[in-house]
Amino acid sequence: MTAHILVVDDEVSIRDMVRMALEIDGFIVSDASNAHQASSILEQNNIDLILLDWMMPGISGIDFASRLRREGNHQVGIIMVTAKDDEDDLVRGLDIGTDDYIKKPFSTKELISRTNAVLRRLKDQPNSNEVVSAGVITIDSQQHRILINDTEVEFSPTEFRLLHFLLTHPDRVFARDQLLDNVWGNQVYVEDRTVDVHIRRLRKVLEPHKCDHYINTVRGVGYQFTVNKSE
Amino acid sequence: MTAHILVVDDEVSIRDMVRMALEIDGFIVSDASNAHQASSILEQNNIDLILLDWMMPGISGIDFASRLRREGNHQVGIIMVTAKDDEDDLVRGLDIGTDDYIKKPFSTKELISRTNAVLRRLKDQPNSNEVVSAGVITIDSQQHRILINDTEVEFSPTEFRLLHFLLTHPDRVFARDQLLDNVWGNQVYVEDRTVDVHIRRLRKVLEPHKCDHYINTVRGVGYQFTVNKSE
DNA sequence: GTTAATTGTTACTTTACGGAAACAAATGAA
DNA sequence: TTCATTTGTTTCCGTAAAGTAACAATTAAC
Repeated sequence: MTAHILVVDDEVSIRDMVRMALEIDGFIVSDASNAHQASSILEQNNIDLILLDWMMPGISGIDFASRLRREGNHQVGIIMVTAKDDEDDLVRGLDIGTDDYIKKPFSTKELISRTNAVLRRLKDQPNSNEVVSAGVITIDSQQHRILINDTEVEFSPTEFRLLHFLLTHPDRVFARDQLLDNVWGNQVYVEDRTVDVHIRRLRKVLEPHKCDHYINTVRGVGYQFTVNKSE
Repeated sequence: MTAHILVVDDEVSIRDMVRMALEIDGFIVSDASNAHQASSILEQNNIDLILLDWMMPGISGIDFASRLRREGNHQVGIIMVTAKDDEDDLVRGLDIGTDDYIKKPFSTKELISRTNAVLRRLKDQPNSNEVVSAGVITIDSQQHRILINDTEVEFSPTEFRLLHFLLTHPDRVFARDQLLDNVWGNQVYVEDRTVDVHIRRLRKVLEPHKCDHYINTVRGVGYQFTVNKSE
């Protein structure tokens, strides 16, 4: 859930300022002073969004962005950061497939707002209004509702995410740390045993509706969601 | 009802100029530099009217407009903005179902005038019957009146827009920043918590009429409007 | 120009969710 | 059996998130 943002700017003061603003808002931030560094960070990390300065010595931001898109990288978000008087080039920048631009000087509030807006747009594309179901359970994530036998059942946020993940990945066994990565987010440090507790809570909610048996314990490995248990 | 207008143009200077003119006149404005961005904004917002540049790199305005209409989107208004005074192309533009066109260069007065004209025309159409209701609440946006149990109730402008948006998108959970995009407009930088305050104010007004329970809090996600809460 | 209304922000309070400890139960190996 | 390991379960409590009210800054109204 917490997005990883790469800040690319040749000016160290800008990098630091942007980094600080983003980190205060809970983002994970990496930075690079040139396109070359940026490339290597991109390869080694799962970057969600690049804040890319347009004016840089060597490979310019605009060239870097267009190269990324040409190479087929369309999943990463790109926000161009530009000085006032680059308007003409701005147009070029947006044409090559960047997601937004910010004009210097900008407020941290604008920075955060645009960053969130782009991230949201990127994230919402595929799986937003999905309705999934397995057995007697139906999950409407858009309405944030779970129906069991056509009756609405309440779940806490984590229970909701956990059940949603398991249900959308049926018959597969997940180790506790895999579940932590996928349901809690891979940057959160939590004890393995916490998964047990939440599995317990999930079962407790499912119990009155006679479908807690969908959740199987695979001893020594982890947990599994199956509709037809073949024990 | 405050109309939400999407400005699509590859030139940032045009976008900014048009945005400013529209915002001064009280419209909520979103913008996009290309057809792709425009699509994603359309999906996630309740856009009333698109100001669409004719000549754009990639998918041209005319292609975009005809695609929208082909896909069955007839409720959104489309005004084509063009530098060419090529009559043939204009005719084509109008044939595919756009509502009006403006030739560059244009005055802000002409822009506002045509925008309002198209919005008025759309409003008068039976398909956009601007009276919506849910439960005991009825909103007549043309008269800017809200009736609860056939009694008129006063709301502040923001409360009005917020309630209208929620009521016209029932059962769906919106994150705070989604509400900011849709009710405040995506270029306004306000704090997330501000949404809480306005939700509170909305509930306060609804309370004496026993329908504040229509507004649900979905912890960790956002807010939701439902007529029949099943708790 | 004065007043009132509206709106965004901040600060404080309240709530309830989630993490971990602690213990019980179950499972498997010797 | 006994022991060791894994999992189930309960309870406590810190804290993140939502509720709330008061304040300041705009804006509209008179």
